[in-house]
Order: sequence, then C-alpha cells, then structure tokens
Amino acid sequence: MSQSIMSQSILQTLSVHLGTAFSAINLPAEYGRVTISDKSAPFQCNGAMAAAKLAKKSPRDIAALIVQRLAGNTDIALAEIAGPGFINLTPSDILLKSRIDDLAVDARVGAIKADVLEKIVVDFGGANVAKPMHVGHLRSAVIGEALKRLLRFRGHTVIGDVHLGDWGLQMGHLISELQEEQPDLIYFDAGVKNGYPEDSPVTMTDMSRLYPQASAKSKNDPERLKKSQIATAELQAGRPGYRALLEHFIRVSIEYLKKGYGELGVEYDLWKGEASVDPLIGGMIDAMKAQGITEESDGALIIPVDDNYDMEKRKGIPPVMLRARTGAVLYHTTDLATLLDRKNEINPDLILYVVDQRQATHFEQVFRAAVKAGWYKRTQLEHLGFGTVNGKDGKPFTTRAGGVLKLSDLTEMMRTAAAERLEKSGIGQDFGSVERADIANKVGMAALKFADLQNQRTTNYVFDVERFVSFEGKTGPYLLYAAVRIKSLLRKASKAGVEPGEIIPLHQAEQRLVLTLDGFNRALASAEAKRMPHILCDHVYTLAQAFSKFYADCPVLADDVPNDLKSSRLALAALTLRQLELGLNLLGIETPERM
RNA sequence: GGUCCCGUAGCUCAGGUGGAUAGAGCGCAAGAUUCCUAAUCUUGAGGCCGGUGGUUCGAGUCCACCCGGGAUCACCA
Repeated sequence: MSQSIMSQSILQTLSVHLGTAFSAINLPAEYGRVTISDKSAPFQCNGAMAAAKLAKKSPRDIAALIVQRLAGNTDIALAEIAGPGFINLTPSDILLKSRIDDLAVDARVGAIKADVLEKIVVDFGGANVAKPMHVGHLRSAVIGEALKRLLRFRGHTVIGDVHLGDWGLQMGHLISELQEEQPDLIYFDAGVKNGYPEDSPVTMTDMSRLYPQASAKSKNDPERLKKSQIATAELQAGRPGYRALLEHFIRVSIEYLKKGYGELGVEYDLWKGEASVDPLIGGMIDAMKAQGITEESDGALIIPVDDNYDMEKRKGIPPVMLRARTGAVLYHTTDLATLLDRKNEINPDLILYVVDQRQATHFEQVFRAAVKAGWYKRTQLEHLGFGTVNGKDGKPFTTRAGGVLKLSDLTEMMRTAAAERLEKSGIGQDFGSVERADIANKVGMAALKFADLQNQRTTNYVFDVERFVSFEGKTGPYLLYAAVRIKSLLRKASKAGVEPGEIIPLHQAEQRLVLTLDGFNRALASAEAKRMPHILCDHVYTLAQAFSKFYADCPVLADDVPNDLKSSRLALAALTLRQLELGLNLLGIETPERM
C-alpha cells in the first residue's frame, strides 16, 4: 500500500502546507518545518525567525505573510502569531477526521516502513555457557529483543544471535574442575578418541557450582590456574575428550538458557557461540598476516588500531590481541572470527551489539580491526552500550547478602508481587488459578521490562525493587491496565450490541487522543534512528495517559450517550487498543485479557 | 595520565535535532467514583538545568575551560 506524504501524519501535512507557504514568498520550504508544541496550540512553526536574516525582514512580518497564505486552508483551523514570530497551529476537525479515518483502516495503525530496508544482525543476550543467568543479563536481553522487534517491524531483515561465551578460560576452569571431582570420566582419558556417551556427565546445577569453585581456587593458587589454562589450550587445540565435553556443556546450557530467555519473551534466530567460529580462526590469522596488518609484540600477535598509541603513557586505544604469548586465542580473536563468519554466511548491512557500555573500548578495537581487514565499513558496525543496573547505593545491583542476584529469582520476585497486588485488589477472585498465574506473570514481566526500557539506554539506572512492584504511575502495569480496560469495554459493548462506527473526534480529550495516535510513526522512526527503545516507551505511555483521560472524560456506553457517539468512541477506543498492544508487543510486553 | 559516559524538582528520569512560562513518575498537600475496572483522573506546591566564559535575535541543548561522580585503559570474557 503506497502512502502519500500528505497522509503520513498530521504534523507532516502541516509541514507541507507551511513549506508551500514559505516557497510562495520565495523562502526555502525547509523553514516550514512544524514541530509539536506544548504551548497554546498542538503544533508550532518557528521558521519565521530562522528566515529573518535571509529574508531581510522582521520575523513577525514573515510570520504575518505566512499566516496570510494559510487563510482558507481547510486543514488548518487556526494559525496565530505569538511572541517574536512563532506561528501556533491548530489542525482543523477535517484534518483530524481524515487522519483518524486513515489510521482506523491501517493494519499498522499509522506505522510506515523505513525508507531503506537493510539486513541487520542484532547480537544480544551475552549469556555464557555453564553460568546461571543473573541480573547483569537482563538489560541486553530486554533491550536487544525490543530493538530486534522494532527493526523487524520497520521492515528490515533482522537476525538475532545470542553469541554464547563458550570458548575462553571459563571452559578450561570447568573441564579441569570436573576432572578434579571425577577424574575417571572417559573424557579425560587421552587414549580415547571417540565413542563418548550421549548423555551429559553434568547438569546445569553441576556447572554453576563447578565454575565458581574453580575460579575461586585459581585466584589464590597459580598452580590451579595453570591447570585451567592448559585445559583451555588443549580444548582449543582440539583434544577430542574436551571437545566432547564442550558439546555437552553447550547443549545443556542452551536448554537452560532457552527457558530463561523464554520467560522474558526473548527469542533468537541463531544460537551460535564463540566455539562455532573456531574453525575460521587459523585461516583468518594467516590471511591477516598476509595482508600485513598484524605485528609481533612481546611474543603475542597483535593488530595495531591506533597510530598514536603509546603503551608507556597508556595513551590511545590498545591494539587488538589476536593471539596471546601462550598461543591461546582471546576474546578479540573470536569476535573478529564471528565478524568474518557473519560476512561469509549473512553479509549483513549492519551489525548491532547490545552489550554493556563497559566494553566500549573492546568493540572499538575489534571494529577497527575488521575495517582494516577490509570486511566492513566502520558505519556498518555499532556497539549499543547500556548502563549497569545499580542498587540504591549507586553500585551494581546485588542481593542483601552481597551476592549476585539470579535472574530467575528476580522474575519470581516480580511475579509474586504481581500476584499479591492482584489479590489485594480483589478483582481476580473469580478467575481460575491458571489465569491468575498467567496474569501475575504478564504483569510482573511488564513491570520489569518497562522499568528497564524506559530508561535511556546509555545511562546506568537504579533498580529499586519496592518502586518496581508498586505498579503505579509510569510503569508496565499502568500500560496493561489501560489496555485491559479497553478490552473490557469492548466486551461490554459487544454484549450491549453497540458496534464501532465512524470516529468523529469532538471532545478535547478525543482530539488529544487522536493527536497522540498520530505520533506513533514518529516515535518508531526516532527509536530506530537512535536505537533507543525508551522513545517508544514514551509514546505508549503518553498514549495510555491520553486514553485514561479520554476514558475519564468521555463516557462510551452510558445511557445518555447518543448511539452514533457511542459508536464513535468505541471505535476510537478499539483503535487505541490496537496501537497500544502493537507498541507494547514491539517492546516485548504481552497484554492479558483482564486483570 | 589517555579515552568514554554522566551531572535537570526531595527521589528516579525525559527533554524530538537551538525557540516562548524547562516536562513526566514517585513522594508531599487537596479533591473526584448514583456511571464502562480508583493499578484511574483533576488541581497545587516544588528548579541559578554542576560552574564560568563564548557562538546566536534566542542555549538545558552547540563550543572551550573548570568542578564533581562513574566506567575503562594488551595477553580474563
């Protein structure tokens, strides 16, 4: 379906009119750009002041000429000059009506696709093999999923990849610690080359015990650390027993992670990891050497990425470490091999990494090396960093005991709080236990995700459990509540035989709701451009607010409301629900039928 | 020391590409339900936008320099 510029949005339509008016007095149409206003009218144009110098006229004179040109325009109810030359604009009822008619029949409720459609890899999640998911994994999963859905909805081809951490020292820790506990396992018999059992020798619980155990021992015991390092090197060199173990570790972990991510509504297209690109590393390093972009330094193989780097003074960006003195391959190397793999297998236009802001330097290094190798342009690679989740003390979030908070404990906390709130309100008493649990889950997850996503991505935020479970104000449950009220209204209307009809926005609250609905596409486009889900959060919240106001001011099914008004308001409510649920879905938030 | 991020209401945060009297939520004060879910709505108090200069008709927004907080800086991932 092709959409004319005129119907893209009310704001766009007004901009075209103002642009035409500026052109008519021989000034660039760009000065006609209209913006949202929080003053006396819903929109304003500030171009008269900007144009003053060029036109050699006073801003107010220019504004007067523009306003003259707009006289008789059926899309504009009122154009007023204010202050030094602001033009305040009120759209006409005709324009509101025509726009809401367009939205009502649009399956995407006003959202149009991006101009340029790209193939995009979103690398998010950041989970590691053998480690339980904890609070630190929350943001990458939630933000990454939202971006993935947003970009896909905007028309792009999007591939989500979890990119598991399964190749480093942690694997050596795990293998060597398992050997200390169960030295007789067949995997440790260097003479055996194949025919290993199909069932894993360890469970997820075992692994989450073994790893910290080994890590703790190694901290104070260089000999123990050495064992892990040797195991790592042997694994990477391809020792069959260790590779067989790794496969078990990965399989068991993925099964566990799928559950954990599933709880958050997070899904991946690819479950690749560092280990999966191992076969590329040898050839990649040879090719890089042949290109002449590598150097030997202190026994390690590096790629300098900053001409002004000075190791003594710690100035500039350190080089990429392709291979350590020990011969082991590092984080840099696997990330580069992954970039090569993606180039070969997917050839994406853009790769987005949704990873902790603290790794900014790492990505800058890797990206520069990938550019040096000629695989990508710098603009094709973006690190979308995010801040840490902090406790009330401003330090990264921990449990009361000071330990790491498991993600499953966190989600359980949210569900319990939601269930309690449900009980307290006394509404869900006639619901079955299955539905109550489902509602508690959706409310809890909505609270958790919205609390995370509404923060600007790049900054740290404070995780305040009490605030999160309060469920009032700018929260996920507020949004669900708005949606659920509409659903309830629709059910009641259907019972009463009231059909949605033509929308005629007359009441101030109705008009405000229409103007808010009109902003959906703008929010989506802006959220995409900045890769910032909180812009979409802002929109759905404003929408829920505008609806709540409408709901309080404009009775729909009351006896004294005329039939056509009932139908109009019902249709407006139904339209609001469609956009609200769509927006929430893009944020990864599900709506219950009632709550 | 180098690089990056941050500093806006008592608290947690927005601020659409430089515009008028800087906005939300929580908290505080006061109010609203004969009527579609009060997890709601309305009203109010609360600000030298870290500081000083600069660019501009106009700066929370752009530039420079300070002050304060955080992250990170080659063989962990």
